[in-house]
Amino acid sequence: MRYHKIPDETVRRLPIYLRGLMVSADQEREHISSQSLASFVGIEAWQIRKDLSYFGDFGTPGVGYNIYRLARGIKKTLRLDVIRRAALVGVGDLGSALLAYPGFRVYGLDIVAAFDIDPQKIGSTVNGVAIENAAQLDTLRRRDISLAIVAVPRDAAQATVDSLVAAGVKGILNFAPCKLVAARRIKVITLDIAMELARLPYYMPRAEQAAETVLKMDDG
Amino acid sequence: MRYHKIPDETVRRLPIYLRGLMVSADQEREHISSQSLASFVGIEAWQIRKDLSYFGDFGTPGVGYNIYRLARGIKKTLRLDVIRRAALVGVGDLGSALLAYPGFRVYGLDIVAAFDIDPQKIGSTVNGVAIENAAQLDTLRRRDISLAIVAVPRDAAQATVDSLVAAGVKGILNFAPCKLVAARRIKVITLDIAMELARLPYYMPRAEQAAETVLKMDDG
DNA sequence: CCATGTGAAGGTATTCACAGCC
DNA sequence: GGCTGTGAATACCTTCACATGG
Repeated sequence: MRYHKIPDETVRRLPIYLRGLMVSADQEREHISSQSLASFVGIEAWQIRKDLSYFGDFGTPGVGYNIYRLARGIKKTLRLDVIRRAALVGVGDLGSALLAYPGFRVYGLDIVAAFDIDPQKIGSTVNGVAIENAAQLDTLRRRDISLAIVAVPRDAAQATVDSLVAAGVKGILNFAPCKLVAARRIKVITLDIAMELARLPYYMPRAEQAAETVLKMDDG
Repeated sequence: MRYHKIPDETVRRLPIYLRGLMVSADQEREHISSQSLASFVGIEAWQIRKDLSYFGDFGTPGVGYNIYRLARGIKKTLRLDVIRRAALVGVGDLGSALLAYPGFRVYGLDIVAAFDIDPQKIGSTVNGVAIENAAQLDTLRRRDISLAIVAVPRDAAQATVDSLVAAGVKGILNFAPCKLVAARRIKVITLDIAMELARLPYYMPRAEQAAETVLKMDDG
């Protein structure tokens, strides 16, 4: 399986395994079986083994996976083996929360710059990061920042992306609720929070009203 | 196709169409073709037609889709045709940002209650929503709130979910970076923001360092 | 004996191409 | 002529079962 392209769905699950391994690493044990990891992260054991088989022999039959070695392997595959510097554009409510969020560090991701257009915000510091004028986005290239988070209002999102791409950014995580266009070589992942909440009701059993209706029907 | 189960991937795309239709509705036109909607939301036209075919005949050949009627149809399918009341647990940086976020309204979702354990926060108001004591989560049932957003630290997430389920909540959007267990009938969607950012590097072309390495190899 | 890694089977989603309707 | 809705083909992903190796 070593020569096979890694399926997108596997790439989506790798960070989950990594997260699980990090937490497991705190325990004393040096190895972990696909079975243990499975119950910890909530994904079936055979799925984990299959996923890992796409890019390396990390396990030892009869023993399991060396936690440290596997974590390294996944990081390398995801290209998270170097510290990645990221920029944030848009320091509103969500942007500020992201600056304060400690979770990125786990993956070797570091928000080292923040931009906004509000003169009131420019110059101030949020969580140790100075807020710069969004007009200076073009400085990103020489600062070796190729990853960006877009947390600006929808109407400003496309222009922001254009500036980021011009500044040499190669990957963008977008929180604005709209489609963004960029050259094929640029990877854009859009994460619309409201949309995730919006698909919950579909999976929920019919609400109280429905139950009430059933009761009434029984009564009648 | 009307009798077929709607694929999960279709359910995931429906909110995108809905979002696109809402914005399109501002224009004068009454109808929209799968082609126009496709270029607007960034999904292929045949994919849209196929998705819509799973749950109704909304289009008119030669004309397109009536924007209003289609939006209604999608809302009904996603069970977003009634206003849904949601509760937020954990009013930290992210939680506060979510309270301020206007995007939920588009889908008929309304955060009407917020909870925290910090005495400093309890009693205060954020964006018009009073922050209550998290110990009072059990009041959700009689307040007709069956949707919840979990934005508490990882260590508190599972206990929060347990309380929510006990309080009659049927759907949970979780921002804590961990697996959560709940009865099968409860739908839990976990959204780990850092994880999304973490899979960006995989799709990015090799960084400057790599390019340099190649150059050196050429030199040697 | 235990746990991995993987062919093969089965299932689901994507993509195509076009018949049918306005 | 234009556009929808959908069977059929294709591609992709999941799931199983077991051969293989420590």
